Amino acid sequence: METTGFARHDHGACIRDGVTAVAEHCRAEGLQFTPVRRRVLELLLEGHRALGAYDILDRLREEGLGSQPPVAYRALDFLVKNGFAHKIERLNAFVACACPGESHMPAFLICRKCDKVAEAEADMREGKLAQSAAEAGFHIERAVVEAEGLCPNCSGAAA
Amino acid sequence: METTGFARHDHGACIRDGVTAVAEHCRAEGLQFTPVRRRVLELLLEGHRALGAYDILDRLREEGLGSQPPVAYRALDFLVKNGFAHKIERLNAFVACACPGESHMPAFLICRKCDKVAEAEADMREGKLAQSAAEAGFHIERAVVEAEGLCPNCSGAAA
DNA sequence: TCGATCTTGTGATAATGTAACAGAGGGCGG
DNA sequence: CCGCCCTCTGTTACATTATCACAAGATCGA
Repeated sequence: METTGFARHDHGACIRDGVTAVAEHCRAEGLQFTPVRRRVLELLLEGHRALGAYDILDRLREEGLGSQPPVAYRALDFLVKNGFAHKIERLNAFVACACPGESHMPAFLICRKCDKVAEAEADMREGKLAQSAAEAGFHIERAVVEAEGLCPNCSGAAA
Repeated sequence: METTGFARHDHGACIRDGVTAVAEHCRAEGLQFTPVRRRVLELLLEGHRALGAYDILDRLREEGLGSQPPVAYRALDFLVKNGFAHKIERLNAFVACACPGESHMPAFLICRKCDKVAEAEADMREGKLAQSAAEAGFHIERAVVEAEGLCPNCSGAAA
């Protein structure tokens, strides 16, 4: 389980490591880690927060890296398709993946106060839901699991 | 667990009962079950499928019940807020609730072939995810759980 | 009946996401 | 080196999903 993101940590390293890991993965798999894609990943890593495609586009625009929606969406598609980022359906927004490259069924803990997002592992192919799905004859392939609530910092600070 | 919707059943009764249950609930709670709201609920009950807001709006328009987006969205908001319907985030679409009025943490099984949706119960406040959330100090209030795969009918018929 | 409140009608617009096509650049066989 | 193919980028236009604001109608209790 990867519930860092709420805990205090060396965030500079967090970004550097994230980018490095993805860069290596791309090299290993023959994927092109272009400037736009790198920059989008950095933006996503910046806050352990979900960013909307248009937030990202604004940043890219400021930096002269592209100005039209497809630029942002293509970079995001690339990152999502290759498991370097995830889409949070509930927010129509995106976060960097906590363990890039590993294929997994991610679950997310979203703080409704500070908007931080932590990633956890929740393989829905086991557990109670999977069991009743199996009983009904339903075969689960993918799952969106997004829990909303209060993170430790916010739940301490105020109700 | 309520995984009907995939199983064969008396669907006429299914709609009637759904509407009746909601009507009674509204009477009991002093909520107005207006024609638009009733019709939207019927449309949602019609197919155990998720319908987009604009699909619904089209039907309402044909029937002279309203022609602008807010009409559909307001009816849907009413149904969702009172637990008579749910939004499927992954599809930007809506389904009727399988057990109207009961407060619960619904999970959904979405068939990627026939688009049918079944509702199941998956209280995320227990189970492995809840446990690691608790360890991280995160308090889960609500959860979106949407599993995608093949329903029994489609998985039998073809891959 | 009056007023408070909830509901609906409507036009406008915001936010999110895609399609389609032209051009830039790089690798690679000729 | 040239031309071809492929991927990535730039840009216009558009599609889909969702909300705001305000006026008018319906409902209900005092």
